[in-house]
Amino acid sequence: MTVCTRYAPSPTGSLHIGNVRSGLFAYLFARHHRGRFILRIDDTDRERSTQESLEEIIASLQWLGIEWDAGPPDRRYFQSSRFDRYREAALRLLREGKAYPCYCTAQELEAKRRQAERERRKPGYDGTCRDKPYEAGLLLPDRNSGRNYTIRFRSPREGQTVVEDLVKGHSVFQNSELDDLIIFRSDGVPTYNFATVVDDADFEITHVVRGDDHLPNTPRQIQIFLALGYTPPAYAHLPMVAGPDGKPLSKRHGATSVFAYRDAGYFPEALLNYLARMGWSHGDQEIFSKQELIEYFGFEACGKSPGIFNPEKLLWLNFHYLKQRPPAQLAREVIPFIEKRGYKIPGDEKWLEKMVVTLRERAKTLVELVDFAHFYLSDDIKVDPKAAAKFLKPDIAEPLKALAEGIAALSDCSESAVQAVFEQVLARFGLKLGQLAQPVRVALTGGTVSPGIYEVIAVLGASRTVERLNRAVASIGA
RNA sequence: GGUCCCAUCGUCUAGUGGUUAGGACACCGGCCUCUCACGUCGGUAACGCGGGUUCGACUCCCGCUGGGAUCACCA
Repeated sequence: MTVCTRYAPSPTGSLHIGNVRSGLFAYLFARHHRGRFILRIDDTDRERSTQESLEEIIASLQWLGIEWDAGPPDRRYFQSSRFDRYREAALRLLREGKAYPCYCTAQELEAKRRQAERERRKPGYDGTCRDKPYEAGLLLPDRNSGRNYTIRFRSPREGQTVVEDLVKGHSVFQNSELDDLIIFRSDGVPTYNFATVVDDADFEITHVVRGDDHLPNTPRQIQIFLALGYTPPAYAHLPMVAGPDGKPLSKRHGATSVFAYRDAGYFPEALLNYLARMGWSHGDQEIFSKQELIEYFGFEACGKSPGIFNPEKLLWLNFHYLKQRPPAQLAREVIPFIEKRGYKIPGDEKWLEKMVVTLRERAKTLVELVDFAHFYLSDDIKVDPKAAAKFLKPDIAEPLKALAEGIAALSDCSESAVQAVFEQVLARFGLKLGQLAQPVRVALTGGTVSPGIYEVIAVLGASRTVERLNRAVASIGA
């Protein structure tokens, strides 16, 4: 049997990095086994599902390079288009006495739940309607037609359900702990636990890979599989990812959606690598290409304990990918980030490449790179007053002037040519490199931190350099 | 509260009865150096507790403690 896994997000919000990790693992497992990976949209909750978040999910997965063999835009992979199948399955359960109508109202159930809690009993459904006699020809609920009841699954009360989990191992659940859950709501919409089972069966999912928050649902789902006459799939429940404070990841932790990282200048390779490495490992290796991930991935190497999201390590990984990026590619990728800041790029692609090369060991994200690039991209340089006070003093005016003249006379403003001019000026004034480089740096960049001074000048070009040098000399004179 | 899951440096982890408990991020220090970085060398830092099993437990078993998840007409 060929392996088939699925990722089944519900389009009710952004695609969360903790959530997408489950999708990634399902994807890697399928690819590793040369199986199929399905993207299914769990949109039975029509109130909360939005087109916008569907689009975000799809774009996020595409950006990450997690491609699906079946799924959107094919409507068959939307739960909202499969209601006939759910009705059919539910009706069958009803006919076979494996499900029953429940006439308890939401208010009554809520009251019972509170009562049970007060008496410290378990809050599950008490089975009030479970033993009502079967009504032949009973229809599924439909509020519009006045059929205001729900359908509950008649869960076995004896015995136990064993979950053999590929990650967590063996877990035993007493069936007496499982209450009769609603599989069809009174508005005629199937509930998650039911729709999921019908889908997983129909699509022949062999391995259900998901967050371990679903583990308590699993015995219930297994019972539904059995009632429907299907063989349950294998399960792999991944531990969850928490924020740095150990609490579940949420907006409180700042950026958590895939889009947020994309927009913050992270690379998909870095995010993928990071996500894979948390909760899974392959010896001491830290850097993995997507191909390596696919080649090495397996549930036996997945940890069982929850992980804490570490933004610093992600940043480090991103830095790694940034450093080793081919300059032409990096130049291309940084353009949208430059434009977003409203800069007009003062050069061609080759120029951008040169610029980016001087910056890539100093920035960890594309956004940071653009931050650093301000003095390259704009001539509106604000000189830091403290830096000016320290380095732009009267006795440096003459050397700066001489340097400006030397550079102005250059036919080719290359790093080595610039270096030669520096050496002449240094010799003439009896200065050490540091004594000249820092003032020049302040004059050209406005601050005391920048790439190597020859590189900066080579990228800036002679005219912009001379202009800034002269401006600095003028400011000293004033 | 019931049920289920989990437990090695601050964090991600390697480890599968005998190791100076290894790597990575972060942090600290040296070197490199025109600044900042990069790079490089080195350092601080962990087996939650208590019982067993065993010649020997980080490793196996039990208990405790501590975390987490879940108990909806949400997914």
